[in-house]
Amino acid sequence: MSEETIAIEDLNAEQAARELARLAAEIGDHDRRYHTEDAPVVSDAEYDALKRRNLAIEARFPDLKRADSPSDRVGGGILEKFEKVTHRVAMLSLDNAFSEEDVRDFVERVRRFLKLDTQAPLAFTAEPKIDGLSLALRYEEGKLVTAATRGDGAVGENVTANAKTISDIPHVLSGTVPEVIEVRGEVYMTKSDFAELNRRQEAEGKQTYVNPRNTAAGSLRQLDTSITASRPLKFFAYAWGDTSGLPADTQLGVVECFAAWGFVVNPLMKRFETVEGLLEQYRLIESERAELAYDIDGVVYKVDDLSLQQRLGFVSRSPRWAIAHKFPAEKATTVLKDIEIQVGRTGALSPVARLEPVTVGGVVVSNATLHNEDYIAGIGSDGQPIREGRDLRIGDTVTIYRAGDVIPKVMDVDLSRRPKDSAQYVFPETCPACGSPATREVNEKTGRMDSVRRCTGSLICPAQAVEKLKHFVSRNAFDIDGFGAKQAEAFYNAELVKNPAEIFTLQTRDEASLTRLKNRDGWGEQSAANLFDAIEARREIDLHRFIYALGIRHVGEGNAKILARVYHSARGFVDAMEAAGDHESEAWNDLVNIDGIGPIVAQALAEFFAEPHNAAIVEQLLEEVQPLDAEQVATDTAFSGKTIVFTGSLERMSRDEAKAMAERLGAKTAGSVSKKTDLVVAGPGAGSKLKKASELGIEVIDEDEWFTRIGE
DNA sequence: GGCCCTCGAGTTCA
DNA sequence: CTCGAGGGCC
Repeated sequence: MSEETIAIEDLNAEQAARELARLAAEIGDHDRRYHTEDAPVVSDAEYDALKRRNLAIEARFPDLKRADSPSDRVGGGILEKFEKVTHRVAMLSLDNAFSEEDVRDFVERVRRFLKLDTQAPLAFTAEPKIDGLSLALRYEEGKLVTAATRGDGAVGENVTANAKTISDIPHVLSGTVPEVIEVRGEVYMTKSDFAELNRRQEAEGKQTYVNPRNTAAGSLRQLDTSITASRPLKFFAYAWGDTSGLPADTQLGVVECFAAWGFVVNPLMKRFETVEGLLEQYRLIESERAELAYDIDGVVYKVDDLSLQQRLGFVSRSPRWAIAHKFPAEKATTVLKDIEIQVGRTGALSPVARLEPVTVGGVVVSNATLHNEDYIAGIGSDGQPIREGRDLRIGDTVTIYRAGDVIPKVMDVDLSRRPKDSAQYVFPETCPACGSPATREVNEKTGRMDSVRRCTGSLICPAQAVEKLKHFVSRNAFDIDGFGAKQAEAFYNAELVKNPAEIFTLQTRDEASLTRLKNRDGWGEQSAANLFDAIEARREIDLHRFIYALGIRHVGEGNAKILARVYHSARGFVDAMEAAGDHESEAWNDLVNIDGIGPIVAQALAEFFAEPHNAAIVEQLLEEVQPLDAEQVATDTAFSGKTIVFTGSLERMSRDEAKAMAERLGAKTAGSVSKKTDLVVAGPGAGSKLKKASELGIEVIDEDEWFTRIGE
């Protein structure tokens, strides 16, 4: 295309029109080869360059845009980002079974819950668990309106345009369908399509992909729909979410309807009346696993009768009526090259195994956690030997597996291949970063030694300082744009930011520091200005984020929110914590009486603020940032300043809601009844607290009375 | 004292 | 994601 590649600004209208026509034909040709013949003749980069040039010319000569412009073509849209979609029915995960015994237990649990005796009939479905990514397809009046990824189960991403490029996904359902139905299933890539894709990548000298699952996930999350369209994705339908009415009353029946509507359903899904039937199907699927066209990682069993499913309901995040029987985790053998000690934000010394890289479950693993020193020595957390006392040594040949198919773990050691000169690993008793003694605390409650060894140099340890800084800027804390973990470490090492307060004085620092900042690799005036803007934007911050960001031991997001709610303002919180250093004080008493805060957490807070260095940094921070007071609470209600205890099971609200409600009305909530308690709201099943309340002569009301009093 | 649940902390790879 | 610890409750 040598002579045609005239700079766009030099094109005249006639040349532009000619080139647009040429581009339309050429891009259309590539699309055809790519999508239908699966045999592209240009690289993705060249193809993208053509599309960009087409877009640029259209931008300069909008009137010349052709009716068949490639930029309008379906499968050619490029999105900025995916929109969020809130699932109307949460996409839950499944409980796992790892042995036949687990499966028998599961069936027993279901029977017990339904109060069925062992003879009563109870049917389950069994189907392979596809190793892909789940997708929810919402159809209204038979038309596909939204496709959403699972996300965190509650909120996913809208990938409708991409889902529409998958041929297994009907745009319109055939036959009689409910007005609204959300069909759920798994997007996957077959093993042979994956291999073919990699062959193509290799032929073009491009990077190859690691495994079909990740590739399928990556393909579905492309902002450029034409890329998704070019990938050979497939879909199995096997479940549902929100619906105006189901077409059948059994699991299998509904899935059969899916097939009738035009979905592809897995042929290995079957119905069984007995546990033995399920287990036989498991063994059958396992024996055929290698020959299947797609990757699977287990077999899913579900109660077939939907009315029983409904009765069974859910436990925390998974349905009580289904379980995933996982295949044994893939194992691999490799050499433990070294043991490195990392120092965490709280000073925890955690050993990490450096491994000879090895492929496990489709990914190359070169690091694995070793938990703590007892794990290396072969002692379990209960004091019992694991690996029958075989310890791990540098140079050992070890087996590793990926727990839950994600986190690699070192499982066992092959003693027959242990080098003769190997020595028992000696866990350091001083911090590798600062040299301070590293000790194991004794748990006062149980008298047992803590499983983690901690560096005691919290104030001088550079490793802890860096980790604290990373925590401070992390996503749920200050979340400063362009100041992530990597920058935190770099800025610390460059001595530009040594503690959180210094982030906010960066811009007003002396000339020399600013020059050093701007002269850093890849930095300049503009990047520095962007960073300063991002920092400015965070000078106002929610109080709970502020508390969480301090990185106090035992104070995570949950406890930070509790504290923010109780103390309202940063000043109030800090003053109370400093006063709580005295265990005789009212401040301490109030603190340990907060529902959710016990003596350990209270002690950690008091200790943090008793340390002058910490207190000083908090004060410096408060000069730089303005934590926003937590939700204003009323001071003029009947409950202002009162301490309320909720006990027993509450039926019209969750305990958290109840507490939030009381606190909005100006009350304090506590976990236990004392003579400071003003009111006890007791639901059914209240025990000792109710008794104590009557002993102390404290007023007790039930939930209904509570709602009456607050006027709802 | 023991059981159950939630929260915190640490970790891997694409 | 998983493990262990802390907290609440019986």
